[in-house]
Amino acid sequence: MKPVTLKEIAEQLNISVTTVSKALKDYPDVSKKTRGLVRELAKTLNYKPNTFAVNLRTKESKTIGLVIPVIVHHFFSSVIKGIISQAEKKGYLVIILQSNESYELEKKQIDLLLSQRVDGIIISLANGTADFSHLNEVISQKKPLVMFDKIAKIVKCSKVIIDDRKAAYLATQHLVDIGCKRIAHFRGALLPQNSIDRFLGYKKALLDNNLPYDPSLVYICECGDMSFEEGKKNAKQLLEDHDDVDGIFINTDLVAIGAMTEFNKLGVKIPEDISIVGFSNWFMSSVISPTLTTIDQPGFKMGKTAFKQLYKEIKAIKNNKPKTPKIITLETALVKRESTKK
Amino acid sequence: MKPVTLKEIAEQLNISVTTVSKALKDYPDVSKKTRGLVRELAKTLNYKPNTFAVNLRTKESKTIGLVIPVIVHHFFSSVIKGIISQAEKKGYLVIILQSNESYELEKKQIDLLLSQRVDGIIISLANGTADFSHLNEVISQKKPLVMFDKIAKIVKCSKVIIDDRKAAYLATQHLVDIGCKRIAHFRGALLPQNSIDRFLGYKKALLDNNLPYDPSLVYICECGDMSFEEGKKNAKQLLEDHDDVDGIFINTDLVAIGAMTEFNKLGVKIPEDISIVGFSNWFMSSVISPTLTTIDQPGFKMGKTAFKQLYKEIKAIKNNKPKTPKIITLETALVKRESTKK
DNA sequence: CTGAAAGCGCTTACAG
DNA sequence: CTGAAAGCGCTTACAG
Repeated sequence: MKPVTLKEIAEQLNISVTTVSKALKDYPDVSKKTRGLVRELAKTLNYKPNTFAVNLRTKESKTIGLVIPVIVHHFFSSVIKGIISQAEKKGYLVIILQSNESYELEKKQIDLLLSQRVDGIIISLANGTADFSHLNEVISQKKPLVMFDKIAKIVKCSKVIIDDRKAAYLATQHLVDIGCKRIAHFRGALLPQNSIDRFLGYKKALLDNNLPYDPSLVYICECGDMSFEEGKKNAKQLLEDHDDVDGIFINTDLVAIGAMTEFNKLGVKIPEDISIVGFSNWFMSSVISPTLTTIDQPGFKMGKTAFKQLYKEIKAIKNNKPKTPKIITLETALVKRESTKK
Repeated sequence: MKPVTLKEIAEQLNISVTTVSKALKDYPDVSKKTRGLVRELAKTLNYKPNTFAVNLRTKESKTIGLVIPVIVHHFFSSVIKGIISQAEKKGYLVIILQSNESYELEKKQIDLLLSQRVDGIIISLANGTADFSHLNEVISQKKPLVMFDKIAKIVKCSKVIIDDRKAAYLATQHLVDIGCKRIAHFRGALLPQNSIDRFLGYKKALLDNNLPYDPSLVYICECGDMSFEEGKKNAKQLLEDHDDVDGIFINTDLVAIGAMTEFNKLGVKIPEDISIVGFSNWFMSSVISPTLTTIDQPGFKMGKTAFKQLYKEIKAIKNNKPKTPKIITLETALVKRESTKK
């Protein structure tokens, strides 16, 4: 059973393809009667325009691409949901690709999306990404590009972020406020801007409170698929290296939960011995025990906002209006829970 | 900067579009020299075939659609990852849509995918879906359709599932084995096959062990976005209704975790007072305390398997070979943890 | 109000 | 080995 085409409708009604097309698209220059007939027949035949042909003509695909480091991840899946829900409202479809924190893969995915001729791309960078030519390629093709969460300052495109530095400062300040004197930090990978910013916020909070900054208290996690294990490993290492740490600010909730699990196993009491603050407010953090103090990062809203911005730029380009990159910063909040209750 | 076309390459080399097309596609009837020239120029111009045009000609989109009830969900996001990873290997892109457990939305999403002319569709049904005309529409268009997890027995298409009945039986038997005498069940919504099967497995295990089946011990959860809250609510209700329950088999981990949270709050000890078995083995279940005994459901593998089956059918249709619906049942396992330690 | 015609960028059967 | 031509199914500027 072949799909119905405009031609078939035209033949059955003995009118031209042109008129059928116009009737279905509510052009004003079609008689009411004709329009009625066309629409009725289209309905009974269950006509659906061939998107390939439409796209070829209009040079629009009504499809956008999304590249993210990992999918099985509370924050990122929330973002996906936000993007899809907003895209749906505007009649856009979303193709999702995973970079797996690899620069090579990310580059390949961008390439794929470009050759697929999506109308725009939303991306959160892989940890390994230090070269941005693939992104500049997108921009030079005049395709809207929006980054979120893991961004590159240097790339000239719109960004949806949080103030990582401020949030990390807040988290660390909270540890100081409850009396911690030796505060460690489990940071993210070296390249991503957000893990740099969180580290800087941590450091500044220490200095502002006249606490010495000690590099040996900073541990690194790649925060990929192995987050939980990295948290455990770092926690163990920390105990071997230091016996006076009383607080830790951790880059991601999942790593924090790994650390808590290890501390639990080793008999370190939270928050009595060590207080912990995570980052992202994964759902899990509210149900483990002790519940985890963390920074709430609005994933769903971030997704929605990213799509809205992308949509604006798609429209702007279509109307030949200039588009200037916009940096949108969403609010975060410290969620106090048991892991820092003193 | 407009994208490069075959025509431009042809003009620059003073040959025909036909030859360029053939050269790029490794047709044997092009001279080595010409092929070399074409490939080189295509590379320097960064030529990328216009997929719209290619699709229009070949009637293939190399794109598949995926409809799932919810995205922010450990099991489903694992499935997504499985599908995407496998699709990538075969050069397919995945468009993801969410049904939000609503039949109306699901129908609309299927419609969208059909008019997008995807090469095939993978779906896990919404709880509300009792009418299957939208799915039969897919089948009657000779589009491959693969269901997973939440399936409808009545629809004639391939399915990737687990043996829910057996798994539920195993879970309940485990509760019996550790000495539970009054075992409640928090089941899923009424329509989905998997929640029916899990219920039947629970019931059969009771009867096989000479324990009476008491309908007042069965509570319902819709298992949508509110799973956690439903778990809490049901747990509370259960305590009000009964004072002799010593075990619960719960349809989904997230609901189980809600129940555990409520029991915790109300001073009911797990597993001393009530033992609990969940379903799905969400990551979370291994880190909460007590850790949750559950049924491991292989999401990633399910996704991979579903795509593989879909791909086979896409190929079969392309080659005009008959395709017979296949039911693939994946293995599950009981993961014993603290919530049933006696 | 209606329609003939051009064209989007490709693929492929066919002729030479 | 090369290329002219038809055609995939639409949209739209233009003529009447």
